[in-house]
Amino acid sequence: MALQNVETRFSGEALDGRKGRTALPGADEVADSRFDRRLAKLLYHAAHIFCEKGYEGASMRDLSRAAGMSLAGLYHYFDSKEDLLYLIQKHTFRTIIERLQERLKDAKGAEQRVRVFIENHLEYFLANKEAMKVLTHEDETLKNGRGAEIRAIKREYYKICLDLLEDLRREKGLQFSGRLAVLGLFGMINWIYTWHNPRVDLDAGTMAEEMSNLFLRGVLNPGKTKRKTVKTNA
Amino acid sequence: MALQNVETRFSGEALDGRKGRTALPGADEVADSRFDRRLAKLLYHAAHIFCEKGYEGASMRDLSRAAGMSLAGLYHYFDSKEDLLYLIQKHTFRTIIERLQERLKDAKGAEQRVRVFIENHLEYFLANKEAMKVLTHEDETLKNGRGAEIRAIKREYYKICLDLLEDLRREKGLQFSGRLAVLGLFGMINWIYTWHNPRVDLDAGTMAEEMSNLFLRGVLNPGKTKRKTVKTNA
DNA sequence: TAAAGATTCGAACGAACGTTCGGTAACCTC
DNA sequence: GAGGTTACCGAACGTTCGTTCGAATCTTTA
Repeated sequence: MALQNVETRFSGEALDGRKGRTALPGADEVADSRFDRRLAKLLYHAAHIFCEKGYEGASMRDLSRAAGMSLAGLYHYFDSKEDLLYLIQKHTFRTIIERLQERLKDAKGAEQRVRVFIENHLEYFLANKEAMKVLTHEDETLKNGRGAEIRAIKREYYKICLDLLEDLRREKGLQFSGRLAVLGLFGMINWIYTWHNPRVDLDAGTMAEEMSNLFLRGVLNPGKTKRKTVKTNA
Repeated sequence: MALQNVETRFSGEALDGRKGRTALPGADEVADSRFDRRLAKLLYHAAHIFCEKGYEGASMRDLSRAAGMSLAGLYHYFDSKEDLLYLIQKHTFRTIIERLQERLKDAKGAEQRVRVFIENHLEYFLANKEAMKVLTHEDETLKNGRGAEIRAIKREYYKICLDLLEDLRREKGLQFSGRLAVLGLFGMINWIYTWHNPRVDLDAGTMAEEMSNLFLRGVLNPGKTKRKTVKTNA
């Protein structure tokens, strides 16, 4: 059941330095060892289970069942349940940032670059719904070191978006709060996992275009709709 | 520790028919019985704990500790942990809808009515962050009957917003997808619990105004920014 | 003030949890 | 094909979980 593309999802840098393995295999060595491939499949199944039941609600026995491996056998591939969540989040975040930077290389103009950001996010989001839900829904679950590391990557991603929007503001001579714009945009595009239905809703590309239009018009146009708000007693 | 305003938060219809109690107390009877007030405090503490640790991650022993009541004593007030979540979600949703309908009574014009919707949502959201996070973060946790009931209220709230936006579309002669607009808006205003910091961010009223401007400009303005999206290989 | 009901508690239940341990089987290298 | 490493498993550990039960205490009513 769609396991053949797993290796392309969970592979590479997320698996470095695991369980005392050599972090940098020699050039002649196969990049994805047997160990890496098996771990990737486990991460894939774990993402699905965490997505469905939540991190706390999911049990290692659920994963053992889904992966067709004994409970004890799982611990050959990672240290703990918490480590499992960490690996999923780190790999997912790193991959989406990596792809974004690749795409931004040949995007000209501040507006177009914001569009690329939204399109990249939505495309990856809808193609990897489970992992992305785990990334966003469980973003306060990890504590201490692992949590700090994920939060640092999150800030990095936030910063990229903020810079793009401030470039846009500068280029067009606009006035808006960068923080509010970024977080409003993140809300729009991260909330999707709560409602998106592939049988009803548009595909990623079209949805990215629609959301980009909605957001960019809101940011680009002058505030002529501004009005005094209704005050009520507390 | 701020317990004196709890009664106004968790009271009224959420407590009807609990544990065989009379659903409709006589007019001469005090509306909030001793039982109701104690339950309201428990719901208040439970909301805080569910907010902090998540529904699955929180234990009844946590609640017992926070409420200063024995573990067994809790079960005098509700049937189960699941029931607890149900009561919190139902009361929170019902209250926000109730307040909205009150405010919409004297709001004229489609645009103003949308602004009232956003302002009501954000004001209640930021004043009751914990309960609102429990409402949005745990929206797939309840199953079967209780889950279906909450989902029905959610659809009701969604429908109110959709109608407001379609009124706006009609009044201004615009073209946009109502579904995408509603869900984009919900994303913006529900995502707030993940980042809002009262020491850094604006107050509810100002934030509602800013978000209303961002959203309404996006919806109201013609799609002159539309552009072909960049296609990439799969 | 005695009976009746509402409220609270300590103690325990069985089930499920994440993790570990010792051992067995498969695999790779020489 | 022997020896060492990798992969995997059954069984169990200690802990925590939600919930229950019978008794004790408080509150209200007659």
